[in-house]
Amino acid sequence: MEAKTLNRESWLSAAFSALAEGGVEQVRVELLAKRLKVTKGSFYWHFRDRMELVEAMLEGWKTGRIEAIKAQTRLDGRTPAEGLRYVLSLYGGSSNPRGIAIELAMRDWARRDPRASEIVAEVDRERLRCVSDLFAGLGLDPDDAFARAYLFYSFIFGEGLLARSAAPDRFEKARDICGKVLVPEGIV
Amino acid sequence: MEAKTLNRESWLSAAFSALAEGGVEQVRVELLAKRLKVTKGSFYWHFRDRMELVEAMLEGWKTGRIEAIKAQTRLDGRTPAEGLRYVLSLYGGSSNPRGIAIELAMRDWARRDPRASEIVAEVDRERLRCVSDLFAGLGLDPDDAFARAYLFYSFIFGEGLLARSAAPDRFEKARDICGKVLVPEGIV
DNA sequence: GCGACTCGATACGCTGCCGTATGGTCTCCG
DNA sequence: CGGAGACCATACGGCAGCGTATCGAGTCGC
Repeated sequence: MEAKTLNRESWLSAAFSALAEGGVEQVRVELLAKRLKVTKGSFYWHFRDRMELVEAMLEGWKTGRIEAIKAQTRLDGRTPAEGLRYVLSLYGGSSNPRGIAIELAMRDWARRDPRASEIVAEVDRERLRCVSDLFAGLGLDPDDAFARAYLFYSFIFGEGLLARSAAPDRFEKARDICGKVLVPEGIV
Repeated sequence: MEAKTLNRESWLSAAFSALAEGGVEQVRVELLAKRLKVTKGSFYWHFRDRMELVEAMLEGWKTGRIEAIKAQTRLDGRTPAEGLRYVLSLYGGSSNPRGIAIELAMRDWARRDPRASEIVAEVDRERLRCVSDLFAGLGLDPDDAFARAYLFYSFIFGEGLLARSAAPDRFEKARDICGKVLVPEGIV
């Protein structure tokens, strides 16, 4: 399992872990090197400089996310409502904490870096388009569908920002109720 | 207007600006000093070290936020629905970008710092309690009211995370529709 | 007008990080 | 076996940030 020699992917993986745990500021080559138990001599073999790693992260994240969202919203026999609930479950609660952490770190990064902002915008366009289509499949007109998608994703990301320790015991039930509000049973 | 001598508040204000623009990582004493056009000799007169500044930021933010949310949800003649729409307007769109930036930076900070996490949790408890009460005033039972408050704040914070440049022209209308979904006209 | 106090400047050492230069150790291939 | 190339270690210079120490310039009470 442990390859004896590192490659770009090893560094990228470590970089995303660092990103998830501490934000962009924490993806530093010497820290990653320590994490990978090598020296930065290795890093500068695989990458020209830190900037190149960061660019690779952005590109990799973009393509990966767009690919993922397309797969997740492709309803193979599911109804649109089931599809929406499925997507919601992917991010909801404590499933996939690493994914959520990366998502949030990415967005915090985008708030101050135009390059990251552009990448996140591209991903968001795709996201909103895909779940807009699902809501449209529920019978909503385009504007309402888009608004629902907007609400949907705002909730998903915002949920990761609300302090879970504020009232841990009540959150599960709240999430269930939110699910019903977000993807309604009976639509006008 | 310009006091000739700085005090703790001057440094705190600069620190919050730096926090809003670049996250906790950017509140560094030498950068703040440059911003305030003094040297760090001044800083270490007013604060023991960087940690003390950071602690003061957390405490100040907590009390300020709790005070604000109480004032904002105190409906003086307003109906609960109007109160909710008012709170929503305070964070919605492009009003008060600095406040939103601080809010988001604070939460990103909380994701990796237990101290900040605790502060944010306290504020969130108060927030959820206050707007839960407003929703309860709409006729919802406690669980539904809490869930609505949870959705309400998740949306508010999450909105700041969604890339506005993803589809700038459609967002205003979407926000309006979201408002109607979040604080419904007719409640069961 | 003279200490005491407030506030800030200057200068220093230390650490962590980036990037470079150079050398060493494998492996593969002929 | 021997050379080439892939991969990593070591060592260095440079910069930015933290914290300390020391000194200077105002200000206030008496």
